[in-house]
Amino acid sequence: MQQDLTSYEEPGFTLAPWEAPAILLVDLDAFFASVEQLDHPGWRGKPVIVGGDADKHGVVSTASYEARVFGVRSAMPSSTAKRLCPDAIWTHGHFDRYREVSNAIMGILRDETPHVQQVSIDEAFLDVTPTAVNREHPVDVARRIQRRVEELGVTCSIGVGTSKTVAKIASDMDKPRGLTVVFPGSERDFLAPLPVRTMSGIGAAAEEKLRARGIRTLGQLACAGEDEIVRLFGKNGRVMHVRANGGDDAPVEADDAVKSVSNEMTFARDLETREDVEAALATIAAKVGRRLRRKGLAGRTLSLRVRFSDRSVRSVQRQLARPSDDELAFTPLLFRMVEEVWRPGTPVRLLGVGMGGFDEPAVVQESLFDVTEAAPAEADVEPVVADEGKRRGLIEATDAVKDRFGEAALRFGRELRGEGNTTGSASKNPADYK
DNA sequence: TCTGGGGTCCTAGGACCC
DNA sequence: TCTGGGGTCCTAGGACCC
Repeated sequence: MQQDLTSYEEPGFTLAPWEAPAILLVDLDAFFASVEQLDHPGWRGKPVIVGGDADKHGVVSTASYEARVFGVRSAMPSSTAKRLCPDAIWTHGHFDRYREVSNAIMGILRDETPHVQQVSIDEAFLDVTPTAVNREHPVDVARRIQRRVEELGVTCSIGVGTSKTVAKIASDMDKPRGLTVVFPGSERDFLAPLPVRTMSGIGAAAEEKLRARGIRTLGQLACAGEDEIVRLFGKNGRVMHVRANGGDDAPVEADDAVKSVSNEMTFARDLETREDVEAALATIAAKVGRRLRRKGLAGRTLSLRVRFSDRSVRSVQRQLARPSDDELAFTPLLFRMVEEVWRPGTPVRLLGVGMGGFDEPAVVQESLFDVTEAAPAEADVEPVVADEGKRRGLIEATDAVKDRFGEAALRFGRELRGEGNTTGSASKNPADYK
């Protein structure tokens, strides 16, 4: 069943027919770093690292293959990466640019088939199952996609299989510019020797649970009793067991709407005072509010995350009386929420603010700011400015300035100061929050 | 100087309603 | 006065992904 593809380019080569579902996973190679090398010709062939600062708890987002030679990996602390590869070229990244290149590539994929499920900025599943009208072999489609992507100046690796699980794992087996094909019928043999962790959905915790029961490979997982796996992992256990047996039949489906919008900030130095914490919360809330408005979303579920210096996490979530996209309205509530999980003096390493619950149509902006009708007593969103229309105008004017001159151009005073207080270190060193 | 930032989904318990 | 079960919403925490 397995076919050797090494003579693919030679005339007379014929692919074994593909009479089964065909799923492709297209994964852009070292994507962020590749875009940087595309945009900076002088960086090509050199170790390039996209990531945070080593002295600010930063981690590596993406390392070019030249940097990986030194052992640098994604998610590695930047301080470690710096030690492994001191001469690497560092950048914090240019995300608008990555989005632009990604959109161009996703356009190519959607030109190949409408059945595209974008998983992330640099990954997508395609369903290219041969049909009566289009008999083209999946491997030929994959080859053409690789050529077309390379015309844009970056490369991709592709896995071809009869399911998402197999395609995803295959795409990872040969990088960069790899093409790994798992022909129909060979799924179980392909999966059996692989460590359980290889499979999407099995992380550190599940790996450990399985290891404790002597299960280390997908073959062992496939042979284990389904009841035992379900007992261990609940609903998810059934899915895991089926997938390990090569039986994944999840369809490729275009992803739907965004469900939440959030921003987090890790601080170079832990925050301890109420002034600093509130100033940081206001800054983060402003980012969230601005992104909500840009997307035309207003949410009812406000959440707050606090990470302490020992990495423990507390979170608080509240339902708003009505959907909001306005940080001036929900920031005071965040100040109250943070008091529930934090006492001034306890060092705070990270703060995060999120908004979800977009079920209700986001377009009804007028009623959102109409507070002349008495708000219910338990309403969580309090007006900050008496005249709601004025406040809306202020927010829109501010967004417009930020659009023209960038995020840092303008901030409401208390984002940087903490309410009514000018002595916090936050006001002296706003760069800490960048 | 050991661990980011953006997400999704699941679980379990409690409140509340019928 | 004591009692059950289902459904739904909400909350906190955590696993997992890229």
